[in-house]
Amino acid sequence: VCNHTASISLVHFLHFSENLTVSFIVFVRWEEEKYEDGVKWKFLEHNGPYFPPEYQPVPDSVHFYYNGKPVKLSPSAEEVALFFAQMLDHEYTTKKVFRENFLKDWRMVSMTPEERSLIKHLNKCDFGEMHAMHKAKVEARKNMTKEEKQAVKDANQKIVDMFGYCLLDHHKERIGNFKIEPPGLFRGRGEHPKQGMLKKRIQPEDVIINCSKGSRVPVPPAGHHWKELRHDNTVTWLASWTENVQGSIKYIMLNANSKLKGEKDWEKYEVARKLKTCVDDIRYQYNQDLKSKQMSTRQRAVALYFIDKLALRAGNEKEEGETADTVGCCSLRVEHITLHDQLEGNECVVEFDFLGKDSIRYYNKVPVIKKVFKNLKLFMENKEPGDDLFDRLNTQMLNKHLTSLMPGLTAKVFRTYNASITLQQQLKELTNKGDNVAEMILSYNRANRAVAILCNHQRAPPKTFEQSMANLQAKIDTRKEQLTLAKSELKQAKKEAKSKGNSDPKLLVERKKAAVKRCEDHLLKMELQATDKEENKQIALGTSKLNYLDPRISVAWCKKFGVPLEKIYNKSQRDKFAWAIDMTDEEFEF
DNA sequence: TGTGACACTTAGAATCTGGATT
DNA sequence: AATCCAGATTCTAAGTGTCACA
Repeated sequence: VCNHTASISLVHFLHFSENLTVSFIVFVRWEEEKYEDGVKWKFLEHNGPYFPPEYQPVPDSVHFYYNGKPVKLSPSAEEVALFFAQMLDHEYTTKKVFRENFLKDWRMVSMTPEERSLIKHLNKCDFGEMHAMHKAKVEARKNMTKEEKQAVKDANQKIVDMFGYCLLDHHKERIGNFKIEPPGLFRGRGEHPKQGMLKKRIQPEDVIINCSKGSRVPVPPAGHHWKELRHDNTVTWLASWTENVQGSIKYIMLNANSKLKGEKDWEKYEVARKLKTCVDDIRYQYNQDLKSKQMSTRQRAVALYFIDKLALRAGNEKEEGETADTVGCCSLRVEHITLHDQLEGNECVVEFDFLGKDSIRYYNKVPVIKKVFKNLKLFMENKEPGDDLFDRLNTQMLNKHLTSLMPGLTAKVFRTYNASITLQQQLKELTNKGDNVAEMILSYNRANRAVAILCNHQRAPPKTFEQSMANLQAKIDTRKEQLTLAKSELKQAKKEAKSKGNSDPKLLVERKKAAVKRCEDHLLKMELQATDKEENKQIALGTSKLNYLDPRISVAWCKKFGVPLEKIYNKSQRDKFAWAIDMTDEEFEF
């Protein structure tokens, strides 16, 4: 695939070099498309989303019991019952809200009137056999033969080939989520008021298709039709539907390694880099604003101070009772902070304790400057714990102000900026020139970890953590014994070499020396691994790596210190960051 | 000035996979 | 060949931020 100019150059080249033997490589670049404002593509063709298989009724041998008596459920009630039965091992099914929501939807949405009048209490329901059937199915799948597993894999691959790609401006692109979400029970995070509600099966009649006017229109499953066919090239989605639990819109979109997502990613980091050039002015500004006569300006300044210093999220307001009770900066309430004039040797300490995105707890004790502290005291005067801390501020006002300071600047840019600049600083601080690759990786992970801590990216400690830690320790111990052994063998060999003096034992000494060295290297590597693992127990590095750290920092660092890039980024991460890998040399500065 | 629809990024959990270990 | 486990991938919920409209 060549554009015109490239083709013409190639013809000239061949013409003038006909008497030469030449090898040449043609680099084919994506032809620069000129888009009007807001236009995301010129041509888009795809096969539509993949629909999950229809529900298969359970065999007659599997019973559901109500009040101890077997009850044959109608297909729709049975399908929903199975959703619950499959989750029986999960903590969700013990939660009051989950059970209530489930029972309500099960009865109202899926049961016949007769079933509804019979089945009224969840604790009289016995899903035991359905649960056992599900477990047996999982087990059977695990025990499939190699051939059967291969057959399943091939079938899945066929689905990916058919539905997993689209054609966007003459290039085949991978779609990120090409499957319609299957029905099931809604699993919110934290204390979600809607947990357990039925997520309905999506039909083609619910789905809007977006593609080019002149393209091959995706064919809906037999006997069905789409809700709507649309040709909107100002958006990037290929299909969408409205989900019934929260009423939000779900989209089918491209994979992160696509041009569309890559360019957006690049733009994001460029905005963050631009903030670097004016962050000092902005900090000076909000420091001044802390003394403003306007209450709303002072609140804005304090919020900005938190967002900048602590990398808090903006904190849009949310509809009460529709989602779990979580907050960000602008939506903080009085109950979420405690002020300490003195704490652990520091003055003016703010103690934060609140649930953020995904109901992850943010707990931090932070010394702040006096002006901020005094303002906070003022903001909290005569307020109840449940009142808004920043009652004169919302994210729209904050972002409007930020955009006036720098085009494209919003609250979230501070998170990106602070994350990336932290990585760069930490790498500079932690990397030692002479270190080997394993030590380099540990340094990188530590720098990455500093960012993850800043952004409060947590994870539940893996269930197998203690065990695998012990395993690793055991390995280290064995290796230590080996090392002792190898050392004593080396000593022995040296002794022999001295007493005999001929060349053979000398060779032996060299060999033993190498063995000791190997052992030491291996031991060091494992010990570093153990340190890394321990420090990582409750911290998730992935999120910051994928979303907050300018990949060019990592690429430059790898080049500078001779660390293979694949030690830092796996295959799909390298795909996602291909744009950065292409353009970055070791001198890059964020 | 507030509000809801919309489109997009960010997020941790669940599940899968393939290579190391037994 | 079987098993185990860590890392990779998938899944989809939960945020952010803009815009049109009243």
